[in-house]
Amino acid sequence: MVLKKRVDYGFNGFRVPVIPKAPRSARRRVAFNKAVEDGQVCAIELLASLAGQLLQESESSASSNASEGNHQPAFSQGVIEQDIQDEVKPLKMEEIHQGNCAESTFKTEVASQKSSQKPLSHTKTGHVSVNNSSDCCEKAEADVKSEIFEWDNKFGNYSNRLVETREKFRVSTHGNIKNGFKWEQEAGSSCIRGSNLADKCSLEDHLELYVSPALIDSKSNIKSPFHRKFFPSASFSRYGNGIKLGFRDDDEKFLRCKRVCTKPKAFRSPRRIAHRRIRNLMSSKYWKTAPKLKDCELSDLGVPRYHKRKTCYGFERSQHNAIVKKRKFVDRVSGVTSDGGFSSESVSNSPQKGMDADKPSSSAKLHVLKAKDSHVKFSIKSIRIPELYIEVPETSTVGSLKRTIMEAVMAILGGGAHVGVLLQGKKVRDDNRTLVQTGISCNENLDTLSFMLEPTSLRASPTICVGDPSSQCETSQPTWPTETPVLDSGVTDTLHDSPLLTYPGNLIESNHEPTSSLADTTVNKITPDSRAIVAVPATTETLAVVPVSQKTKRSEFVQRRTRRPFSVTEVEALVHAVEELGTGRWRDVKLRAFENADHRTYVDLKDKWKTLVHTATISPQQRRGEPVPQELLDRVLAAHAFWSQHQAKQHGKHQAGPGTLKITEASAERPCVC
DNA sequence: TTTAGGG
DNA sequence: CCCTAAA
Repeated sequence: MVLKKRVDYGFNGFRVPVIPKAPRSARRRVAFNKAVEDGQVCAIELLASLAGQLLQESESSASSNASEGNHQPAFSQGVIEQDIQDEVKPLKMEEIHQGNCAESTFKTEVASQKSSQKPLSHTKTGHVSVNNSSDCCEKAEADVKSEIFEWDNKFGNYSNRLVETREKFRVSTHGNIKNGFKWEQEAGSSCIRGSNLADKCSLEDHLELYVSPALIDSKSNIKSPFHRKFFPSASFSRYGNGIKLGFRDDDEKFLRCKRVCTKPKAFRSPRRIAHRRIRNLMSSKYWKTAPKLKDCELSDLGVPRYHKRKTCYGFERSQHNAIVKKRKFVDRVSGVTSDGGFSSESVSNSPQKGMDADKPSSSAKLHVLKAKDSHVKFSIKSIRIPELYIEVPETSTVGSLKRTIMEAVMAILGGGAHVGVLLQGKKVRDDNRTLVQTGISCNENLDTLSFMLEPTSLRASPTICVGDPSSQCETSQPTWPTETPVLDSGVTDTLHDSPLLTYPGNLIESNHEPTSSLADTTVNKITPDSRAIVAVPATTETLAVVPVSQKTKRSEFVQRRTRRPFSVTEVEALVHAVEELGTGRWRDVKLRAFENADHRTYVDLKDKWKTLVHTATISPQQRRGEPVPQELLDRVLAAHAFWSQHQAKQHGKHQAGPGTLKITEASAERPCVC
């Protein structure tokens, strides 16, 4: 799926997943188990680190070989650097779980180039679908498709030759799949072998990495540098076809380090950030419990979507820390922009049937790092594809839906999209202004800075219609709803041309900011194949084509707040507060009854009261939404009548207000305070 | 910033 | 819910 990108390098595959054995001591074991459960002990992390190390070695080896006039596949340093820093290369997988089926797509593509004459170079992507792997199932078979990219000696380049293989795997569960299962390849030299929770107690007191033999240079001592640099307490030894990475029991500290995200010396890999990302894509938990996706869902694109730092492992924070840690010169990190951009999820003028993927929204989440050197560094965490319309038959498979979305996304990215810049909710239109002039370099503004994708063409065909495989509707270009022309007579300030449409499609432009070389490692490249793209949670709503008037043009991308209807409980609280405070003191009402409801402003309360009064006035048949108890509506009417004739604004009777009212006013209109 | 009202 | 004049 998936933003597949063929890489020019590869490796022979790490074997996943592997989990270190639980420590011996009970206390440590508890901590360990928890870490495992939380997905915080991730073999992938180790793998990635290892990969990073191997890469480094291959780099140096390649360069040294090159200097010897050897015609090596020349992993030019640049290539490797770039690719690795692209963060998504080394490992990735996705899974989808549906009923009794588990599907996994994995991709291993970590470069390693150790052997002299026959450089290894293939990327392996696989698709595993495990059927019938319900809890009670003992065994299941999995088909694996591999795409292998190989080095082509003829052309002196990676041929990108696609080799598809089908391999049989057997998945053995240990009674209950919750306890884990084991992958074993029936045939083939490149095994996938691993174990998970179920095995952790039976594992040796080490972590085993099965690495392709090609990764081990018979002459080169991989063990030593790797050992010292990354895994102080680890030891390497040959193990069958691979190498075995062992950890001593005292590595508990390593586990703990990872948990709190302190700086584990053992993991000060230069590829740290990339590895973090890898883990995001491929947590051990993810692997472990393929059929048991519960904490992490899949978003539309099949990318794991992590819930708010709950069980799903505070990856974001970790990564964040990693970034900050890596860059000592960074003296300030501004906050992450909230959901910038626009996502008018509440607007739904033309309901579409059974839509799954919508919530059209485009925004960028980013970190903006302000560095001493007057450079503004942007680390865009994700950028969403705005307003993607997809329509598929009910009978289409999830897989086809995913492919459809993928196609749409790729069409957008490939077909030319621009990056829009939003500052404080408003488009920054003038491309010629500097960041300073625009205020983007201003710390206060960074919080409100966001990016979004914008369509190149304003032409809009409403949906992507995808039929079943046989009858394909023409895959129309994904489109955005009609957007207000940017070119119309300029009510806008300092609008000379249509700078929004200045940049040609390449989204890399979004990182066009001047940066130091260091920043390059920070910035997520927003390339068409970037895995940073995050699908937006699906809702049942669809954004209709909303014409935007010229007058509102300037704020057309200001996100409307999500509609959050008042619950009966809230209404009750509101009524009660108004009964006591009156109708002219909404701030007080807010403070009294909605102090902790950040999403309810005093204006909201005022508005709600207004609608409540209206609701109470009309007949029950005309009312909509969640019905408000008549009793409450009666109180609304009573309070409204009382306070409107009582002039609530008169100060000086805050506390006495209700009481006074209770006794002195006409009892018929007295709001019921009980 | 809050209030008050129209949209 | 949004927008804004007015206080």
